Amino acid sequence: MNIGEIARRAGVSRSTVSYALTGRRPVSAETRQRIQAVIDELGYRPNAAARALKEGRTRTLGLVIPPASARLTDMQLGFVASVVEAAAQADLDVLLSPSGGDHDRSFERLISGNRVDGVILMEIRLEDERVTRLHREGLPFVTIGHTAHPHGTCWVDVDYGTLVARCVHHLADLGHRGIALLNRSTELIAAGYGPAHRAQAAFAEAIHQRGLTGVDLPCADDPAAGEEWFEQLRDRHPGVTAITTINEAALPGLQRGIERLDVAVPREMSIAGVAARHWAEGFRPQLTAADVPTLEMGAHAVALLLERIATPTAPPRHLLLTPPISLRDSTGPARTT
Amino acid sequence: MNIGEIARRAGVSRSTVSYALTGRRPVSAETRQRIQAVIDELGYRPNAAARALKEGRTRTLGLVIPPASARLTDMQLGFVASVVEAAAQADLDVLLSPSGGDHDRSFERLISGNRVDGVILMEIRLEDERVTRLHREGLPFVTIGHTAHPHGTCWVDVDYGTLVARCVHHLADLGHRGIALLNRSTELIAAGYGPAHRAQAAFAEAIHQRGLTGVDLPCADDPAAGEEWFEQLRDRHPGVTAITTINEAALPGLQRGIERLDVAVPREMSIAGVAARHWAEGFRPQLTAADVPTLEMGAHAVALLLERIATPTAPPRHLLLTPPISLRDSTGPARTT
DNA sequence: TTGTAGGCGTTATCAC
DNA sequence: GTGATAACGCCTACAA
Repeated sequence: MNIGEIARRAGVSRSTVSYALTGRRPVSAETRQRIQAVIDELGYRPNAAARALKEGRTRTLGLVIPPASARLTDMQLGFVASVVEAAAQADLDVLLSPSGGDHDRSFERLISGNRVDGVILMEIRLEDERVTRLHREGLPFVTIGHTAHPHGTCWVDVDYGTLVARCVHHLADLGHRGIALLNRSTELIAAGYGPAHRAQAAFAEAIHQRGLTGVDLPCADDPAAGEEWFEQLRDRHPGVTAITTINEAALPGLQRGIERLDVAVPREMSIAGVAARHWAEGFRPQLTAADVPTLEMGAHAVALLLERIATPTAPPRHLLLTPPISLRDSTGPARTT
Repeated sequence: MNIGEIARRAGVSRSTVSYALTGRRPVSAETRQRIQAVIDELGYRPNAAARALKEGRTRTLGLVIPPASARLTDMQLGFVASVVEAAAQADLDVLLSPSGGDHDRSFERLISGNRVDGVILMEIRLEDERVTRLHREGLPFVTIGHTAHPHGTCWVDVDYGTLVARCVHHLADLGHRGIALLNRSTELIAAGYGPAHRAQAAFAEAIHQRGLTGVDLPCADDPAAGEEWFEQLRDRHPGVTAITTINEAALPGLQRGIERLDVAVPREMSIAGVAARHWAEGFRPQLTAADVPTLEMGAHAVALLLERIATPTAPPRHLLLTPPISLRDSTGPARTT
């Protein structure tokens, strides 16, 4: 079914059908109705490829997600959902590319065949080949997270540094003197994953400012690792009375470890961190944490990308969110033994 | 950058470039190399829209996921990941459509503008408008899950009925006389969600066969509901000594409820169910469960869809998986009080 | 208010 | 072994 067939059946020319559809030039009510009737009857919709070819745009956004091998965290899933949702609202489709590196076939297909009008990149590294690649290609893009050179690109991010610092200060205010940072995995840190590095730096800085003892320990992004992490912490750093976490995926394990070793929260151990709200509220006791607004971030990313597509020459804009830390039940005064 | 420009620079015609690229007709080694050199230099890739227009296929699959508002379960996420992965392996892209109903704009865009060569549908209802719609459109599709009329369509599913029955029999063999079914949500059941209905029927049947007392209770798909579910169970059905679950998302809550009420598993309460392996192994004690092979199912769905695209007239094929129940640590003999 | 015609970038048929 | 050319379905000047 194509526009020519509709035109034939409605007894008009193809252009009239096209104009009736787009409304870009007036069409008499009578012919418009006749055309619409035929369209409804045959269930016609313009061919997307032809339209894309003609208009030079695809009405499709690319979303680059971590490879399938890596299990998506709840937060990442939140981004995907919110991006897809926001795109759908703008009548845009989303093409998925599961890719880590630069030379991934699916990534290359996505960006270099004019398949999409713009790209949203998740899980950015401090030095990220894909960003360079996209720059070279001249394709509009927005990243969730930012690189070490943030000024040339459009991005949306959470200010992990400030949030971790606030957590440390909050805990210090409560009298804690030994605080541990439950960081992301060693591999991620080695790969130059920004949030982990920024959290590390801010943690060290805040610990230093308050004259505290800090323990910065990485942890793989899964429950089992979280459980082990807590055991090791209790074992090797008995002086620690509070934890700052940015590792959402390790929370269930942390919880199990706490229960297994029968540690009372917050009486014996305070915890404050950064997590999706859903995760923080699922923790027992509920976690004092900065709730990462994934929904909002995905929507912002799409909005920024649309701006960028509309005016690629405009200076890149950023959005660094510092969500408030919601006081829940996992932090309390340090025991004064 | 287009094929004409490449042709010009390589000093050949456009068709030669095209043939050098596709290999559909012999090109002398010398010219092929010259062309390749130009292509590499300029980083040319054929325009996807033009190719789709000419070839009449998009090399893209559509994946219809539950709307973003509904939080994806781990199992659903597993399907998405495996479908995307399998598609990438076949050099196909995946277009996402978050849609529940039939009249969703994004769903309509997906299926009626020739945007995709085929569609994979998740979260099928027993009576599903979208299936009807796809049939009418004549677009090849495969569903994960199946409708009440399974013979006309291609699908991949887990045999919830058999698995639930096996769980019941396993528990009955261990001497349990009162068994509860931790089902999916009331809304899902009301909406005609197949797995919930089939589990229900098989549960009732097995309970009857073994002359047991069965309690079939729905539960919303989230941890909080799981916790409440368990409390109510203990409260109202003290005779129940075993649980069969098909509600993965409620597991963390079930776990919390068990811990809070200080119930020993499996000494006081046995649990067997259906869940992603990841989830079952994360449970404490590890859950005796049929591990839903999401990875395999996604790959199968893609394979079936590709078959269907290649030969749309072939009789539809199905795949009903009955993964073995892995004995772990959550089931044991009923207490003989 | 409506129709005609050209071109978007490919691939494939036909001719050489 | 290679080149010209006609489609694919749509949109949009330009013409009437």
